[in-house]
Amino acid sequence: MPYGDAMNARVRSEERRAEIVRAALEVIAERGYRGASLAAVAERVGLTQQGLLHYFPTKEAVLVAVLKERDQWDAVPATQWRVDLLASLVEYNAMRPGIIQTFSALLGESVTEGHPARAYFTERYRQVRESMAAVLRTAYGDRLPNGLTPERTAPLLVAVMDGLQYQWLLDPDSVDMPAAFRDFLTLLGEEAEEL
Amino acid sequence: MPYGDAMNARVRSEERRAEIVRAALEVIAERGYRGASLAAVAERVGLTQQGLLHYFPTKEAVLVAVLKERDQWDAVPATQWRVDLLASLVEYNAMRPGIIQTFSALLGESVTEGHPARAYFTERYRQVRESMAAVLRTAYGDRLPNGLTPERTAPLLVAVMDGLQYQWLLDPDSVDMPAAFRDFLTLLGEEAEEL
DNA sequence: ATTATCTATAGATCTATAGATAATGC
DNA sequence: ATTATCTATAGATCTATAGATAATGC
Repeated sequence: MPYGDAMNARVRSEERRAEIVRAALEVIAERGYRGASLAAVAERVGLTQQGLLHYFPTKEAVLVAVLKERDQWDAVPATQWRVDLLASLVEYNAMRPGIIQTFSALLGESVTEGHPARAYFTERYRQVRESMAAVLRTAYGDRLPNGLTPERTAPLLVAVMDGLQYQWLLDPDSVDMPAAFRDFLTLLGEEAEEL
Repeated sequence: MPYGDAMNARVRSEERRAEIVRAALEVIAERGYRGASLAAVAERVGLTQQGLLHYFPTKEAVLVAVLKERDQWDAVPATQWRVDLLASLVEYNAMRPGIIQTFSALLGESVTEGHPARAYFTERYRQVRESMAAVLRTAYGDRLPNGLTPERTAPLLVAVMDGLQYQWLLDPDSVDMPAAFRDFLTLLGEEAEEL
């Protein structure tokens, strides 16, 4: 009995769900969540809109799965982060415009009223600020070279990452996102080298 | 003949258009552009959806008017900006969550494909980066205290403003946007005072 | 005459439900 | 039996056009 036959229904169903989430990521990048239709997502995985609803009961359930997937990526424990890895993260992001576009579009929408991702992002940013403060504390102690505390610097760090993403998505040729982010890290207190 | 009678049709029509633009600002803040229906905007000014279309031929025309209005506010000539005024601007913004929400939602949507505000934001950010570089040059000369050039600092400055807005809109109690922005200005090279 | 506004309506969508049919797995 | 998928369809919207009616301004 070949391996393929041994693959049971549960596994196949989960693969289908994963395909749908991947397709949703793409469609959201192109049209946002409100603009993304289930039919467009379904088409990408070769299903009808009603067929897709067999795997997720509502449109919002698809979004929840998308956000859950996002949390998987951040699975690197906050305690293992180091400041020098942040530059690599931004560099990595610069190679994945699609995914960055998805979450930049979602973040923008999420500030509107009753948006189903609003609570997610609110909570997420709270956690990210906290993690970043911890990372900065590990690197610099209770004060950065410029005198700011890690807690006060963290929101700036997060803001720069997000803000640069928008500028870069809109005009990748004009904005060197990784270089700009390294400049910011320099501002935080690293030695300036060949500026 | 009282003044009211002297108000001619052109003026009244322009006032109506301004009302519509104001209502559109609100509805976009609540639902984004794609989520904003002409009917919802019309209702706010006491018109039917079809009545509104007498003043603007299409939904996109309303958006264009909204973006044009935004340009009016920035009417302060770039050459008159100074670094210390930026902190006041952010403080002022913190008192107008509605308008900030409108444009944060629009910026987020604008990175999606074929969004009618995309070109506007691309061009706007290019100009804003340029203005900010000029402002920084006026304040610091060709190098900031930390060694960066104004041109390399400008995208960071803009990113911090935008990024802080998202964090603040999502969780105003956790993010003191004006204070955080002042912290950033401190990083840029001002003397640290009672940190 | 022109302007403002309305009713009616076409034509597209969109989400979600109901229920049928085919395929898969104990 | 359960799972996967489809067709049919209800019920809401949404934008935009057509054309009527009332009010305003030379």
